[in-house]
Amino acid sequence: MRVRFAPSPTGYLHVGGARTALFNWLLARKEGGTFVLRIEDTDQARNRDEHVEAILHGLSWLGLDWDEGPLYQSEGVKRHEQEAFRLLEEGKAYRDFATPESIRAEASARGVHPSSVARERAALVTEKEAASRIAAGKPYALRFRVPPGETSFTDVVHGDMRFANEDVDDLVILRSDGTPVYNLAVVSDDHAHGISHVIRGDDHLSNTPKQVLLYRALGYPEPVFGHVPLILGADGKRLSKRHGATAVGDYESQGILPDAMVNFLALLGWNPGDEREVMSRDELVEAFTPERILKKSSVFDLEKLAWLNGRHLAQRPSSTLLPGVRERLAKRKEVDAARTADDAWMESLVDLLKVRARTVDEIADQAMPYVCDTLAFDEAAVAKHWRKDPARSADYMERTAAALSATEWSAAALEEGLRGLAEEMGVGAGKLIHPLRVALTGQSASPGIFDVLTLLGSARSLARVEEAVRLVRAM
RNA sequence: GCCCCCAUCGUCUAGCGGUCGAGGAUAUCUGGUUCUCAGCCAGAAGACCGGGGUUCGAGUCCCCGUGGGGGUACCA
Repeated sequence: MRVRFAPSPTGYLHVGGARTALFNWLLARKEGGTFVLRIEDTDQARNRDEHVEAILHGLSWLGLDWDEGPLYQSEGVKRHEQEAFRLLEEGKAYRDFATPESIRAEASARGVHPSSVARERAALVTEKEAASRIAAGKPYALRFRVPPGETSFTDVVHGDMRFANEDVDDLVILRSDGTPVYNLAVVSDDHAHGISHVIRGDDHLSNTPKQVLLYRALGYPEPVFGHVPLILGADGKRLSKRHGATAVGDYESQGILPDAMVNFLALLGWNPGDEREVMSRDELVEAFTPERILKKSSVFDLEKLAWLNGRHLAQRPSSTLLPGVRERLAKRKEVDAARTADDAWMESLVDLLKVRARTVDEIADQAMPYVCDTLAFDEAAVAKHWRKDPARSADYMERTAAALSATEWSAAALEEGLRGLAEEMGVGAGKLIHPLRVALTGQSASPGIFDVLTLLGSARSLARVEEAVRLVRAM
């Protein structure tokens, strides 16, 4: 089995393209096949090197490694051209000296099919006339002569497809400037590259009968086709820029994990047939089967991606998350670089934060109170836990600090110390903990307070409480 | 205009004629657990686009309609 992903480099790697690539990749890995990457670069106007780079980067980030390529469609133009002329010699194509505009104009004026106009005009040109026009340097295009009848093929996702050939126009296969046109080029390339399964977007479904006809005219065996549905935005329209991030790279920068993105994309229009949702790459490969690809297009749901990413984040060893967290923290000037340098300390910090974050960006946000020397206070937290009763809050914090400084600085001992104090004072432990949390983190929500204390260490913790008491006393 | 594809909770989906008074996940809302948050546990609300057939029986099959999408290039 040989499959391919053949994007045209018109921009960044779009999530829809990424999913098409993923389905091909999953199929190849599942069946022990070969995944070929081919860049459809024959549209000179839109083709840009940086776009190719972006696509390769996106695929690499997702971990969709290709076995062959990148191949380029432009490498095959000589072959495309030869095949177009072969079809001419065999009478399966004809010369068209007319301009597309004049054919369209006549067709609409007479109310007939453009193909019949093109054929009539071509029939008017004798071989001798053609030869003299060619000698005179007159340009002509080559059109494929669509035979009568109907064309059918089996689609892995849609089942049996059947098209009336009269609805298929005589398509140009070679432009008057001598360059080949897409429909011929793909057929030629897919055959040349030995592609056995063409899995691509639904937007190619209507092109497929043309291509099937070309395969047959050229005498090439047809591959198996499979057309996967498109991805839509929240309003049900085809996913585009105005729906937000559509480039895979956007999710990379937001701190979505490649494994989560792959998991999410795989579940868009496909499911394993049981109720699993959080799946590893290996599980996806093992479970993947193209027959279970849905026919229906689906909406790209950011919320579910975020949830899935949170699940992957929580499962992931903190050490592997560290580079991403550090990279993000390094961009923030308030961060004390010395603190982020300590591997073991950073790992235990990430251990505490990853379970309550949905993206790597969020981990970085939540890490701020620990990696910065000056604390940013959340006004709502201050209002709730300090300002309501400043005198009591300050008193509680002072007594808490005194009790804690008298114990061994470990989570268990600190907890015992604090709870002992609460009992002695006849108040719930929460009464002591809430003002303390604001003092240590500036926030009303954080990891467990005893973990926060041990992570910050006694010196920093006690200094923060001392500072908090000073602030609260001044209220 | 013409051709083609598609249609189950807001969203992702299970369902391949009877076990569906439609299941799971997410999101939302309750309650419980915990020092807060996240999580976890328990619960609530929430869908078969419409109309005709076929059949003893239809979310499941057929037809029409409606809606959405794609194609119809000397773009890919």
